[in-house]
Amino acid sequence: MDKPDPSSVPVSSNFGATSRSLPIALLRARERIMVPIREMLQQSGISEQQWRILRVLDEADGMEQTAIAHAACLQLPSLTRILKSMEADGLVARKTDEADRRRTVVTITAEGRSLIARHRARNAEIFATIEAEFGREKLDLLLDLLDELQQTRI
Amino acid sequence: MDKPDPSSVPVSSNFGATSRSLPIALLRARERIMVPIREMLQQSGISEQQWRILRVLDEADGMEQTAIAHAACLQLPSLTRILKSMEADGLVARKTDEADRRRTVVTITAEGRSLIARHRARNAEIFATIEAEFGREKLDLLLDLLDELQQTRI
DNA sequence: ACATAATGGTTGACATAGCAACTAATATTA
DNA sequence: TAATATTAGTTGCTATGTCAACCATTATGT
Repeated sequence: MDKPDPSSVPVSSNFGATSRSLPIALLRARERIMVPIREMLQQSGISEQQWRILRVLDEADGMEQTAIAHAACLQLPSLTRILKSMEADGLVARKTDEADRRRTVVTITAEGRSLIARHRARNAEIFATIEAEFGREKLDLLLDLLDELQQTRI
Repeated sequence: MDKPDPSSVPVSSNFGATSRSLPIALLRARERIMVPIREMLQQSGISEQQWRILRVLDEADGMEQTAIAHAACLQLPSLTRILKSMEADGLVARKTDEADRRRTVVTITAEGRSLIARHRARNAEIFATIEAEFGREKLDLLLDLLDELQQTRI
């Protein structure tokens, strides 16, 4: 449980070379992490995308959509539609910037913040578990490597 | 760009806490990697999901759909529909297992293998670039960590 | 000023994601 | 052996991903 001993790896999950494929490895790791998070979010009936948007806005409210899309890793067309339903659900509010009427400023509502607050404890618990099982140093190392990879010029 | 109350906003620069969020970090890193791959695949008009399926089948032909879904990190309902169009395009073939008529055995066609072959050089080039820019040791370390994370009991 | 380009965002079309309900075939159990 | 459960896959529904075309607004070049 401490070392990635190859002999301890179940033979049934032998994926050959694809297991060393970076895109697939990133995908598999993410799917693994998202299981408990999706379970958590299902109680509020919001998607993981909506959760990302709320967290981004909670950190820096009053953002333009392009900035949100970048921060939450969403395509602008997707964001347009997601925000539309989130606005209808009263989680966010949108208003056009009067100085530059192309821009739209999105703010999180009290209800949006309340939703985040309701899940904060469980969210922290999930990641505390990951940290405990996986190890804090390795987690930090992984985050560093991911951040670096994302900034790599390809 | 000025905020009315800077103290209410954690950071003016983007992504404070979300930059250390594992799901988002995994997503961002993956999106970064996929840019040149999507560009490559667009020349054949196939999706990254179809590419994953072809690569999995190329490694171990004659798989059942559940196994493919697991290996290619796809939902079974998605796989059903994707395979349907791939079969129509002549990239794969499906036949029901006569021993257990619930099962379907999927094989890659010559055309499917040819498509992989056409992209193998460029694919290798992309990952050689990543390896060169990011570093071989770090890449190996990252893959090890991702593999380990994916096997972590959460 | 005028035409043109660039920017921010929206919409359309189609493929995939994700959940639930469903069918058909096989296994299990009373 | 009949009833039930399990497994493999399919289908329906809705949301999101992705690309392209588009609109409105602002910036830029001549």
